Amino acid sequence: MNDAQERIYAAIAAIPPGRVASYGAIAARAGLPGRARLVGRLLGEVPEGMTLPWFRVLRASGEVALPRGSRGFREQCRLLKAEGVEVKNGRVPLSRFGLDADVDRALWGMPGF
DNA sequence: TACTTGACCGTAT
DNA sequence: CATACGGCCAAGT
Repeated sequence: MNDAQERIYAAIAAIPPGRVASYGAIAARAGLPGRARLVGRLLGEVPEGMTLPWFRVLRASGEVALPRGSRGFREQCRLLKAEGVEVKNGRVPLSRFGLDADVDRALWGMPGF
């Protein structure tokens, strides 16, 4: 297991419950900007026995990356909803559940949003 | 070695 | 909203 791999898994493990992050954000947090694809690839080969909140990782658009109707897709939606994340039509509003949603709202958010 | 794939992204049109 | 394009790059053929 190489360094990049460990850092990415660590970044994913650090996503707080009830929040979500995009592949690109994870890559950036792992010190690997521009390498979103690597994140996606690694999620497909998570070591046996390792538990990871993989379901908290979404596309930059807020959509679930897995194919609609697949088992993984349903499972991801279920797990997210189970911890209070709003998933509508396979999509999550990053403006409210994204990692930096709080900061954004504090700095630029308008009252009532 | 060469070419293709893919749980991706940001910008532009 | 949808297409296109270039960037990214480990694995698989």
